[in-house]
Amino acid sequence: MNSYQIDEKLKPILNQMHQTGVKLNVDFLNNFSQKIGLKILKLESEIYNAVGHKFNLNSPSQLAKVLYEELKIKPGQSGIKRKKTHHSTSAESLGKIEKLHPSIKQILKYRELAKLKNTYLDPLPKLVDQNSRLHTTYMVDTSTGRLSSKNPNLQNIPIRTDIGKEIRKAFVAENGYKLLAADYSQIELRIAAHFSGDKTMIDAFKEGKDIHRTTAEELGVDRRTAKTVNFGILYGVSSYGLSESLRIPPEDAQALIDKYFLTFPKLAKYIQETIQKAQSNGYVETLYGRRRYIPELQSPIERLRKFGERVAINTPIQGTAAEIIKLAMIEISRKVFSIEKLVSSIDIQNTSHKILDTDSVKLILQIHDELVFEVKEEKIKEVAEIVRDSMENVVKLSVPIIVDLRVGKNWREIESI
DNA sequence: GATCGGCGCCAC
DNA sequence: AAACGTGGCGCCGATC
Ligand SMILES: Nc1nc2c(ncn2[C@H]2C[C@H](O)[C@@H](COP(=O)(O)OP(=O)(O)OP(=O)(O)O)O2)c(=O)[nH]1
Ligand SMILES: [Mn+2]
Ligand SMILES: [Mn+2]
Repeated sequence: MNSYQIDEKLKPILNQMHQTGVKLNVDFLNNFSQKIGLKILKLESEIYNAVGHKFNLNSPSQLAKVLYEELKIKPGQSGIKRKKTHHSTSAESLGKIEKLHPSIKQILKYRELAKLKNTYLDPLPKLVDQNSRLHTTYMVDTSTGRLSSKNPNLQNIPIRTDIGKEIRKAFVAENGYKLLAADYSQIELRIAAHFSGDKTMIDAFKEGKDIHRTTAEELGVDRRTAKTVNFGILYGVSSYGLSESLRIPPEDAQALIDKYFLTFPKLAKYIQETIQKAQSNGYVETLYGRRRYIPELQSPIERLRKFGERVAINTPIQGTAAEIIKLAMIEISRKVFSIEKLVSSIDIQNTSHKILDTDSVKLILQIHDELVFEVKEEKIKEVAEIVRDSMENVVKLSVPIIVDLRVGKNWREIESI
């Protein structure tokens, strides 16, 4: 099986997922939107009061004028980047000047709430069908082989903040069903361990270690930030970039990068070898032979060449992760289908708890390394077993592949099993 | 009214 | 001058 054949077998499954859709609690989202809407109005008027006049808060250009001209906040002094048109008003930049004016904290809060309302709370209810189900379209056309999801994108539903995460409560199972969510553990780190053969990292995974957690504890940050560190370093983050995301001096960031590659020495070697091979071939390859050509490697412009090198490292790993989950989707659908066929051929009443069929288990979402199923409550145990076994064993690497399974009535309140 | 680049931000 | 990678989408301001 090569990457092309994988995608061909996947297509009918993606079509089925599109047709099935996911059930949305529309009333919940509408209520939530009203509440957030009131908070937004309040913040707006407080901000206009604080700066002395109204303006369009959604316009970065107008906001930059207010902050950096009227309020005379010195962007250069605070290390705020100049964009093409004006100085940046990104959350990262505003964070640096938060203490210089009382309105800035409120602007950040406004941005957070407006984002949730305009991107999720208001658009999603408008897109449901008569059965309150939402039908995203999955595409297979990204440069690494990952899927993408659009109209609406259901691969970027908030999870980081408590308030954002509430939105996941709106993704619910039908009556008599539960959601089963299965997410690969540290997936791209495992693939990096496999490709590089780094003994330290391989042993860590064989011992069941959680490298994201270890990084989090060492740095005193949350686990999501630790992912940014671990993947950032693996994929070529600069000391400057790392210093920005951790809010530490570049020297300290460089020390972290050095330590990372001292801890995992063969990772550094693998990176160099992969870049060299990409330069001589002109392309890189995933585990199942998907190729990505990287013309940037030949560019006379250093910035582009460096970008090409990072692409050369990232693509085989991210692309292989995509292939693994695609194979799992194919395998799971094959198993459910063959059990269903077996059952109908021997004409058993479909009541035994041992029996599965396409009405008992529906694959409804794919979020890069996570699958979400809607499963008849009485079949959760059997389905969970098949899902775990398929996802963990459909591909064999030199490290174990582990899946984290959770069950619940909605996508927010799911408990590990 | 549609389209586009820029900015910004959500997720993995 | 840049400064982990992969996406989709909302809003603004310019343009047609
Ligand atoms: N380059 C890069 N890749 C990322 C980033 N965040 C996530 N990914 C990729 C690599 C991850 O292995 C993969 C799946 O994301 P997850 O959020 O599930 O994290 P991961 O599986 O590593 O850890 P987990 O044990 O599931 O919490 O997506 C990031 O910030 N940068
Ligand atoms: Mn994961
Ligand atoms: Mn995940």
